[in-house]
Amino acid sequence: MNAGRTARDRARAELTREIKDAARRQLAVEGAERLSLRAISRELGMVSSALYRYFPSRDELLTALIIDAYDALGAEAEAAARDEENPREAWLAVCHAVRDWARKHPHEYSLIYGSPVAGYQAPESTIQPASRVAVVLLGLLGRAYSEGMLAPLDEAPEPTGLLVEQVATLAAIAPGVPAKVLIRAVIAWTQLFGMISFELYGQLVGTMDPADEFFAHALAQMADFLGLGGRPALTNPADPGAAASL
Amino acid sequence: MNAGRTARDRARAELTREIKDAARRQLAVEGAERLSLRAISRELGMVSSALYRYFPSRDELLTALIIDAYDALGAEAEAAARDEENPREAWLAVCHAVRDWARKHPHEYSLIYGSPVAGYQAPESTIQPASRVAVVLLGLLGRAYSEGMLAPLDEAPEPTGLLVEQVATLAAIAPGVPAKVLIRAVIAWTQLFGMISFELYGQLVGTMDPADEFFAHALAQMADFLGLGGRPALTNPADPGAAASL
DNA sequence: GCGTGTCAAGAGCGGCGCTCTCGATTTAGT
DNA sequence: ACTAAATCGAGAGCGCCGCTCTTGACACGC
Repeated sequence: MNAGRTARDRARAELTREIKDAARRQLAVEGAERLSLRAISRELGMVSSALYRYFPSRDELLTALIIDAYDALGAEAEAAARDEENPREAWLAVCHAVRDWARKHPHEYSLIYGSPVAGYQAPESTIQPASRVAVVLLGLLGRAYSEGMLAPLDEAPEPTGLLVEQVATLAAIAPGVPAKVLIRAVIAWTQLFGMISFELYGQLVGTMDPADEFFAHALAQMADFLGLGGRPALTNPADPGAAASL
Repeated sequence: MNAGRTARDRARAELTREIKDAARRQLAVEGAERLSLRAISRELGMVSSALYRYFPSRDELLTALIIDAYDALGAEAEAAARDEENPREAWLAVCHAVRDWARKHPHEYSLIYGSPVAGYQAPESTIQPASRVAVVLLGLLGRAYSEGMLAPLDEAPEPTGLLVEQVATLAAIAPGVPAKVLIRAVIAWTQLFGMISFELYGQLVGTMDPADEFFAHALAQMADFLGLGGRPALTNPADPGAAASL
């Protein structure tokens, strides 16, 4: 990378950033598929062909924007998780942070959670930033478990078949958390983003829009569904007395 | 409309249908934003400007495709609901039908449940077909209630504030169903489409993909969550003995 | 100081949505 | 049956778009 080593390098880094900024500005107004390299170059006072020195194609620029969006959302989620002590409150705060970010940046949200852009194939470099929100949520469950704040969920069914192995990959991120809870976490995760997408895309108009109260109500119910009661689970068969060990 | 009154009317109706068919074919291959009027006109062996005699703009053609997609999905859902006696089985069958249709027609699914197309503003004519799936699901709950197949959900919180009025609009479609259940129905509804979108858009890759087992497991848990146990609810305080009244 | 690599600029390719005009044909009213 | 109006496909053309290639100027490292 040799960041800023020569004048040329510095100019290049700055122009790259300016292109992305202009692209983000245009994205916020017009949406991803209206994003035009020619319009960006006009805004920057350069000729369109010069852009290709910095991004070899429109898709590459989109990829950069996608990664930035994932990172921005991930940072919001991580900050929200840090700001709350109680695991239930932290879970709710993260979900609210995701919704707030989505409402504030609808086109960037669509870019990463909406239908994929036309011929665009997401490269591998997007996988890791894409997982940040999920990692935060799973981490919260791990924290709740170690603090004895996870209710046992006796009535929930155990996963079977292929689900057993799939859940095992999640257990690596949230050690100790029972499989039943992890399954329900994925259910809550899909519910969260389904709810946000429906709100953003107008599917709730006429019923639950404005959705603030419904959103809060749904989050509370899904937290209960997860066993995140917010109070120490008096009987945690997996780790009795864990709450006292910290 | 004067359908088929003159030779010109008949030719016009047929060409309109052929244009939509070609558009749907192109949509299935390329996706909505790659849909090109010029490509359609090439496929039909006509000049691009002639298309504008049938659809005044690309957006109008998209609207027609959107309405057709909503109707196709709605028909699948209604058929699935008809084919099952037991309310729980019917609910599960409708959800599976939605997922199957989405997997079979991913671009049409994206057209109606994905991020909105660029400058496209959905006209009012899409609202009614858009509600068909939701109406089917709510209708099933009404049926389950009148048959005494809805568990009371004592532990679920009652809606408060604005939610009370919002739920009331749903109660008009599913008469008698308690507000608690209707709220949970919206939660299950958003979960369903969130799950399908995540599967289609690759968010489950690396964890729950392939998603068949997770999907079935999640549906079963959400049905329980709704109080759709599949067996008569022995104590239905709202309508005791309703199961015997039919 | 001089070759080398990098840069912005310009022209140009094919494709796009869309508009307008122009004859040909069909329809509808008398 | 004749004519005026409506509708039709075809064609040319407008301003966009992503992207490529070439050219000449500039800054860099030796």
